[in-house]
Amino acid sequence: MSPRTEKQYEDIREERKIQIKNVALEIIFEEGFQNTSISKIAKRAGISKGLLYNYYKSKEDMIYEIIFEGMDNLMSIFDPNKDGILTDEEARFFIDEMFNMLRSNIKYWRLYFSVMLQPKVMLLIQDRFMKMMEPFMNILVSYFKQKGAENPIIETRMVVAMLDGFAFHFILDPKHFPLEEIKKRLYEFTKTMKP
Amino acid sequence: MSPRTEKQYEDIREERKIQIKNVALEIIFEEGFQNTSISKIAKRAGISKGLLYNYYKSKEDMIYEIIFEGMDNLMSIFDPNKDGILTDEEARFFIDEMFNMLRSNIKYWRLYFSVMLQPKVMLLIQDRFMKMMEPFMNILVSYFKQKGAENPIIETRMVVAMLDGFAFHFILDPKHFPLEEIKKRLYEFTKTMKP
Amino acid sequence: MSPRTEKQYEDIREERKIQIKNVALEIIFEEGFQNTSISKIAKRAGISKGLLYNYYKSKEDMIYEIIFEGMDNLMSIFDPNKDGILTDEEARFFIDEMFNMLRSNIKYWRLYFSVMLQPKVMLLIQDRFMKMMEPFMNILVSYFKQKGAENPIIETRMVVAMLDGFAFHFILDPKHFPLEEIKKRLYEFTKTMKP
Amino acid sequence: MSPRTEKQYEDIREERKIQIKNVALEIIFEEGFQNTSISKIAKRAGISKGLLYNYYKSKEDMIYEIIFEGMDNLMSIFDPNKDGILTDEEARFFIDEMFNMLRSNIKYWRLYFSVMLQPKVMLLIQDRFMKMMEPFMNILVSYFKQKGAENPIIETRMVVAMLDGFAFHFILDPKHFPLEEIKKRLYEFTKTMKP
DNA sequence: AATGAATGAGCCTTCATTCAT
DNA sequence: CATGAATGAAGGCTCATTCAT
Repeated sequence: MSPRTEKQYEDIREERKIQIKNVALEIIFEEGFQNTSISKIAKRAGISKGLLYNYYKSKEDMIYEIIFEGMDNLMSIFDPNKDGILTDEEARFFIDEMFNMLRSNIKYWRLYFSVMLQPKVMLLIQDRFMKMMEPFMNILVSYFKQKGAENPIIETRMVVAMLDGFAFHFILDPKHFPLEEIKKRLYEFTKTMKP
Repeated sequence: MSPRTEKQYEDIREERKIQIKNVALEIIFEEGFQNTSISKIAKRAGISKGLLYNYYKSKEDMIYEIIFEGMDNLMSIFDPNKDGILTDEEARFFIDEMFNMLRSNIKYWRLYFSVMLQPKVMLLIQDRFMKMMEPFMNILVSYFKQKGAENPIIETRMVVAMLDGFAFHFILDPKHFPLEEIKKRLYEFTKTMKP
Repeated sequence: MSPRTEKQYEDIREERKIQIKNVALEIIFEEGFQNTSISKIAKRAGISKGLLYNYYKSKEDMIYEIIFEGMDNLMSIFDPNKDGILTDEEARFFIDEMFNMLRSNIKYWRLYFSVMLQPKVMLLIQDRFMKMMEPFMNILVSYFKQKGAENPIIETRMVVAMLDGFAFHFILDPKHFPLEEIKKRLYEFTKTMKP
Repeated sequence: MSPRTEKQYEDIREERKIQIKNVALEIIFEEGFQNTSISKIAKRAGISKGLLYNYYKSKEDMIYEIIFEGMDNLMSIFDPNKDGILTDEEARFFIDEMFNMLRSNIKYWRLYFSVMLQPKVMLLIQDRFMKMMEPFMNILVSYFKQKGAENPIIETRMVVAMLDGFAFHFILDPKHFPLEEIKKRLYEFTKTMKP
């Protein structure tokens, strides 16, 4: 019953923010980015609109935080050794994890794509986004180089495009997406990348 | 003194509709689907908001027309023989054309992706969209079957995902996209699809 | 095939106007005064909006013409002898005719009431309206005076209010209105007005 | 510094709603239902258009609330004993009160008539309206039956039509309406309803 | 830390009216 | 006489954001 310590306040604050983010993702998923209002988020989160602005200084701010947090999560599963080298096994692990993430975070990915398609938002995000992606890309390039690919950069592009494409298809219609078959098919790239 | 002939009215309408569609795509490209308002379109097209509703009965209506017209265009370049069979040569032709379309219709593609991400819109579009895609998909399935692919449906999915992925990357940053290299890399699929 | 005479043009004009008025009444009845637009009227009448303005200089103008024409019709059935005196028989005839009119002109009456409830319109109509009603009222006053009513003016007011009330109820729900019974009940006033 | 209590918020809301309703009625009275816009209401009430939607979820919603509240008020003065029987004295009391209401609520009555004439609105209101009117009508029917009327239902219809007619005339021109004389004349019905 | 009333700019849409043809 | 494209003002409504409490 003693007054809360600063740490406790911080924890409460952090929990609230997470809760708000989850609610936001849920509504964006259900109704689309365009139809998601601050009011709805606040109402479903069980707090007042005013309080929401206590946690995020604007709607944009909130969206950005959600986006970057999601990216951080994605990155964290990649290259678990942090040694900058990707073994075939790690690649397969990555494919698995990638789809796990897709499956458990459909809501996030829908938002991710929506936001990417807003040019002005993109400008703001791009820098940070690129910095995040760089090590990811570099590792893939190395991986394909080591596999003897003729043009490792193009190969990387292809893989990333494919992954984004799958993600896109998956979020549009998760029920009919042949997850397992696609995964198996992708494994082959870890064996036979070099034609 | 006599009223315009029916033909004249038709011409005026046709021209205006094209003009409006172009302006709409331009703004959607520049500012994102979400930030594109009827006001902006009318202002940039140099017409009154009211007139816009003389041509499209709602904003949704306008978007649909643009979307489906774009799809028709895309479909029309595919399988030029209309024989339902895709030769390797036709496949390469398709890849070329596909990227030509991407390059000359970036604006359209941004809209395409944006619209796909709107849950409510999707419901309305999905049916018609699926019907349009079906023959396209079937041809690809046949193509991969004939090439001896183990699972032609998955193979088709992969190609389509990849193409969507490329399209997505391309519209996000057309300047840095290695169009020619990617194209060349894709040609290889027409030779060695069977692993 | 010779060019039309001025008279012929006038006739065509008059016919057109009547047709337009009928269409207007129909739509106002179906959709309410508020939701009746010039466009709808023109379309259903099979003419262009522009032409409509050739016949009526404004929407208001058209409404007024419809209203006053309807009033003229009503007045014309009243006191057929034009002798300023109302016999009991004439009174019964009037009651009959009144309801016939209601029945065959529901559309008109709905408009009549709607217009009456627009204060600004009322101001414009009131003068002409009152002049039209005056002889009608005077005859009723005489009628009740002759019948020995204590306060013939009040009696007249009552009758007119009742008639308006019936008209109102009738246009709201013509199917369930007990026309015949009400008529019979009203006949009694021509016998026993004096309590 | 602490937020307002729930009671305080409730009070603010209640006051605002009343204020909005009054302003709405005033403008509808002055300009007619058709010419009354949300903008005008908000401007005259000295609030923003947006705030109005904080209190009523649509213009229709607002109108309904005003209409039904008015009806409740009207009903509440009728048959004060709530015993379902109307004595002559109560009938006279009702006549008095009815005209008091007319006088003090002209604005409401204009709205009432206007709304009744809107076909689409009527459909929505009709059910609730009829349910409200039923006991009122039943009591009148009993009253006339007990008075020995030949056809109590028709008699009730007549009275109601007359009252509506008076109301209609009164709101059109309250200054010249002979309220007292009409009232006196109506009292006679409570004595001599049986012809 | 917390509330929700209040704002104001902007949204999509409608419509009486004008006008070149 | 006749057309319908075009306008512009207004309509109902939404929403991110602010602020007194």
